[in-house]
Formats: sequence, structure tokens, C-alpha cells
Amino acid sequence: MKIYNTMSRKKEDLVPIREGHVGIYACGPTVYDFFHIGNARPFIMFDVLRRYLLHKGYKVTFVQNFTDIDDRLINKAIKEGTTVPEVAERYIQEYYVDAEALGVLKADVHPRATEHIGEIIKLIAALEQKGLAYAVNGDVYYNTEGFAPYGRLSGQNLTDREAGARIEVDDIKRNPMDFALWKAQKPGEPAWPSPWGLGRPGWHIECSAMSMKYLGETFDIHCGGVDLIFPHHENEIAQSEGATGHPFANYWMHNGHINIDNQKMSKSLGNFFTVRDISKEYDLEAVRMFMLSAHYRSPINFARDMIEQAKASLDRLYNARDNALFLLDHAQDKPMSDAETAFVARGDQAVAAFDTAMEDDLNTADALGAIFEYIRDMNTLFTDANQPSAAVLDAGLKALTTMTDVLGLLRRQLDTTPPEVLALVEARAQAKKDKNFGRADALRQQALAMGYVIEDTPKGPKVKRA
RNA sequence: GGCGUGAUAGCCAAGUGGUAAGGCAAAGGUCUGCAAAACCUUUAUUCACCGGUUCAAAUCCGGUUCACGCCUCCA
Repeated sequence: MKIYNTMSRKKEDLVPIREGHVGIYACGPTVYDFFHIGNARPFIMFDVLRRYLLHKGYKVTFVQNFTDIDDRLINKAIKEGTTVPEVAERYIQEYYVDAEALGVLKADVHPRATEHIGEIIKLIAALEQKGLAYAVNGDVYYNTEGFAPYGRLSGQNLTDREAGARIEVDDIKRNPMDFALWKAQKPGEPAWPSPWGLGRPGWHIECSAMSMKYLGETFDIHCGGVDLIFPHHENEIAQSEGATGHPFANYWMHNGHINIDNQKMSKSLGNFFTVRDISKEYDLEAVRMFMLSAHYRSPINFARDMIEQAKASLDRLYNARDNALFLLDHAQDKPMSDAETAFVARGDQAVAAFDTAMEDDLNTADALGAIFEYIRDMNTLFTDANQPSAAVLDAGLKALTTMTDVLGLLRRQLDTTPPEVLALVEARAQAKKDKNFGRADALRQQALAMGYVIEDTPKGPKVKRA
């Protein structure tokens, strides 16, 4: 498969270090609040990457951290009169709630920064020994001048930066580009003992320490949002390669941002949506569908009607699947007809087309196209009039779910209809038999009010969630 | 100032040299007691604009305009 590598700015063939095994590190959330729609994009898209690799038979080790110590956590804890670990634990649990609703699988490892202080200290000490770090008053900084390739990932270099660019003035640092590896404790802050005194890790070091711990000094893919390229990922490279002398990650994947009205989402503009808030109004699977409808590197515009559109296309997927399931319920075991055999072959072709799209740097929009073309084919064959065999229905469903499983769609199972709704369905059937259509329609309205749609088919009524 | 991305129908969105996927919306039709779903048909001679290369360009090259991102915590 081809992956666009930010490092080379080209699509490259994915060649894992260990054959058949891919190690992935994804920058996870800072757990000081519910995560927002922008955070959801990397979670979903890199979840799709993982699912696709699994589908192709790779073993995947997927690591996504929780940043559970930083200024925002500390501020939140102070504001709420509680502790940093309490805030962190709470929002880690909330992360799982929203991630689950988005169809994002749990990582193989979800390391937390505060549980890896030992590794972090060892890494900083190694850098200090190599002259790549220096301590000042209990702080430790990275010596960027000592790491020649600094800026390779982002295309930033130390001399091209304009004076107008915002660089914090700090006399303590030898160079404005130097960044904190370890921060001395300020009064009231959580702190851990270290060779430089009590303090806590800087903003970037945890990802270096934890990715290398779980994936090795050199691993396959590192992902995150574009905004992380500089300085976060640049700094990770400096820390890791500076300490080990080996390449860090072979592929760097970065997802584009989600905008609101073509503007970057930001708290100051007030155009900010948490996934939790959105979930109160929409099924989050529609949000996933929305993300999948564009290439992961393009910026996308989040808006209500975009979610509505995504929901409508998702409904088309569910309708096709549920229709096939309904027919399967009534289908006969019989040999496949020639038309059915041909259809099964087209299913294989659809999956192949789907894979081809995914092979091309995770082109989910194109992959979705393959699914929808197959859906039309399915819907054409799978009708009452055609009396499809159980075997062809099975095969069709299998091809469909092979594709939708990779995208993490169609996870909702067919619901069992509650008895009170079934009673309405039966009463309506009787009313229809009696040609009492007014009553039949009224009963259908009642079912709708309870959230169920009754549809008529030659094989009898079909009930589904509204 | 440096680095980078994008501009395709009413909306969303694929397509990086061979003559415009797919979804949503809309209109007409088939089916239906009526619906819903589904299916069929219609909806870009054209891909921001101007030049150039080529037998051939949405796709390559140069320029213009517009929009956006990073250079600061940030997915």
C-alpha cells in the first residue's frame, strides 16, 4: 500500500520493518476535557488505517497515548478544586465512551505519560550525556543546535524564521528554538523526583519515550494532526534520534484539519464542538461517515448539513444490508442461478476495487464509491421478485461487510423489535386485511412515534428503526 | 518574511496524460391501498483564470486571482 509520508512529501510504498507486522504510534488526547470534533478525525482515520492493515493480513501494534499531565490538566484541577489524576482519569473514561460511539477500536496499548516517568527521565539523561540537553535551575532544555537535522520534517530551519514569528523570549534558553524536556516544579504542581530536582516532563518527551518503549527505537508509522508537525513531531524526532542515533519513525502520516465555516476551529472564535455535544443530536456513526467521505489529508468543513448528508448516505448502506438480511430470513436453500454466480464474481471485483482505493494512501472517498456501486448491484438483484437464494444473499452480505468492516461502518446490528411495536404491526396487518386503511395508517403513525418505521413487502411487513 | 496545501455540478467529493466515479438534494417514471425502500431516467461539452508543452491536459510547465494551514499550546 502507498502512504503519503510527510517526511519525503511523497507517496511511498509501505514496507514494514518486520515483515507482516506494522507498528503504529498515534498522538492521543490530552485528557483535560471531552475531545472535540477535530480530535475525532485522527482517531477515526488512523483507526481505519489499522483496520485496513488488519484486513490485509498484517499484524498491527497500535499505540495511542493519553497525555495526563500538562498545564491544562493542572489548571482544570485547580479550577475544580480537585487533583490532576482525578481529572485525567475522568476524561480518559469519557474518551472511551465517545471513541466507542465513533467506532474507534481501543489501541493495543494506551500508555499514560505519568506511568512512564522513569523512561522519560532515562531518555532525558541520555540526551544530557550526549550534550543534547542542558539543565538550568531545575529545568532541562533540548539543545536544538546540537541536532543537525532539526527542522527536516517541517521544513523549518533556524535561520529562515522571521523576527515577527512568535517565539517566546526566554533568557534561560540558549537558543529560542530550544524546548523544555523537564520542567521544575512550581508551587502546588504535581512533581516527580529526578536528577534535576522535583519536576514534571515537558510537552514532547512522553511521546518519544512511550513510542520507543512499545514499538522499538525505530518503528513504522507515526501519525497525528498536521498541526503537530511543528514543533511536536519535529521535537520527537530530535529527542529520539538524538538519543538513540537511529531513525525514529519511517512514515509520518498527518491528517488535515476540520474547519467551521472554512475557519480553523478555536475556542476564542467560539466555533467549537465536542463530540459529546454532537452525540446528543446525531448518531456518531454519521460523523464517522462524514469523515470517511473525504480524503484524510484534505481539510474538511464541519457543518450540520454535512452530517445530515452523511447520515442519508449511511441510511442507504443500512437499507441495503437490512433488506438483504430480511430476504435471507425468508430465503430458500437452492443452487445459485447464473445471474447469481455472476453477481458473486462482481462482489469480488467490488472488494478488489475497494482495496485498490485504500491502497492509495487510504482513499476512503474512492473506496466508498466502490461500496455504493456494489450497493446498487445488490439492490437490483435482491428483490422479492428475483427470489434470491440464501447462498447469494450470504455472499452479497459478506462482500458488503468485508468492506464496511474496514471502514468501521454498519456496526449497528439489526434491532429486535420490542413486543409493543410488534403488537402494532400485527394490528395494522389485520386492519389492512379488513381494508381499514385509515386505521392501518394510524397504527403506522403510532409505531413511528415510538421510533419504528413499518414498511410493506410482498413477504409481509418489515420493521426498522426510524 | 519562510514553509506548505487547495480551487471539479445546487451541496459533498474521487479522479495526476486518453476524453468527468460515487453520495446528498431536485425532477419525472416503475412498484405500492397509500407510503417507505428499491430500481430506471434527467441534472458539469466541462474541471478558478491566462498562456505553454503534447496527437491528446481537470491532470504536466509558467503566470494570475482567490481561499486556507504551519512557523505559538493545538488533532
